[in-house]
Amino acid sequence: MPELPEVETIRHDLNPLLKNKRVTGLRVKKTRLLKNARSLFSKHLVGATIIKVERRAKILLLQLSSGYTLVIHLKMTGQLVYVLPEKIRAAGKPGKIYAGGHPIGNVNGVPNKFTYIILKLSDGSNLYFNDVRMFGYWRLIKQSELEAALGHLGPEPLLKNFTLEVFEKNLKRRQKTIIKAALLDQTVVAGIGNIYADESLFAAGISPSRRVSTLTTAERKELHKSIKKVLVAAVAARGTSFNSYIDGLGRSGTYWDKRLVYGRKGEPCPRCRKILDKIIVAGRGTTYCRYCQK
DNA sequence: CACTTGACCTGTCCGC
DNA sequence: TGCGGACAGGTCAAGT
Repeated sequence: MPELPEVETIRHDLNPLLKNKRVTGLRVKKTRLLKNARSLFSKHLVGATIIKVERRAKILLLQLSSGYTLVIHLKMTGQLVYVLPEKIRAAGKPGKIYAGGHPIGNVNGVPNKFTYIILKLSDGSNLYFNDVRMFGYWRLIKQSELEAALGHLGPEPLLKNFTLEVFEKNLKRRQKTIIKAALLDQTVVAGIGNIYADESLFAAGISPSRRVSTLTTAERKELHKSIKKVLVAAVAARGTSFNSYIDGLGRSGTYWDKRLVYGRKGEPCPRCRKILDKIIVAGRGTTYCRYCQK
């Protein structure tokens, strides 16, 4: 479930490691993860140099010298792990690593049985794409077509253009829907997923099942502030490791220990000490405090 | 048109 | 110990 903070951590780590390196080889074990013809990857990815690694919403963008951009979505369980040449030979058997008491997958010793794509780089290093559930994808898009391809996405919540005015304008389009669904809608604000939707709503003291139309001006303002606050803290903690998220070097994030409500059903609310509930909102598991989220 | 549900997948956990 | 079923939740297509 990599969301904005997790993908941003991967981007931050991978950019200096991949920058200016040439792709010398590509191994694909599950062709279905490629959203273009295999031949297009042979033509425009292999042999190209990676200019830089960027991020938009939850999507990684590897800008290539071939005039294409490699678009990678990790979806639920995708992992991108970079391994130095000297470590490739030394890689041991797969082993489980844990975060917050939860197993987060086999990562020591890539490639493992879930490694479906391997990118070989000019310095002998490898980039492994693992994805247990195979929801993730790689896609090549011409740079001239990239803007249009990503055009539907809403504002980046950590950039200056995510103003209160923009947030309110985008919420206006979704007056009838439930606020949690609006936060998960990537056209309203880009990069929020289930964890940070719950955390932001808790921080703002707003019930996840409220209709957007019922939010007061003060509540919209508080939510706008809370989204930024939660995401900034999560990026600083290098993301949340739950389920299968790991960063570009196979490490866990530490936001798991800092989260206030997500995954804490049955625990006391950090604010009022009453027990946190878990319900289904907009089809997603949602943890919240029914007493202090109004 | 706006919103909700189902499908895509597989590993893990829980109850019987 | 085994097994069926619920659950995880990003996104898009299909359904209401």
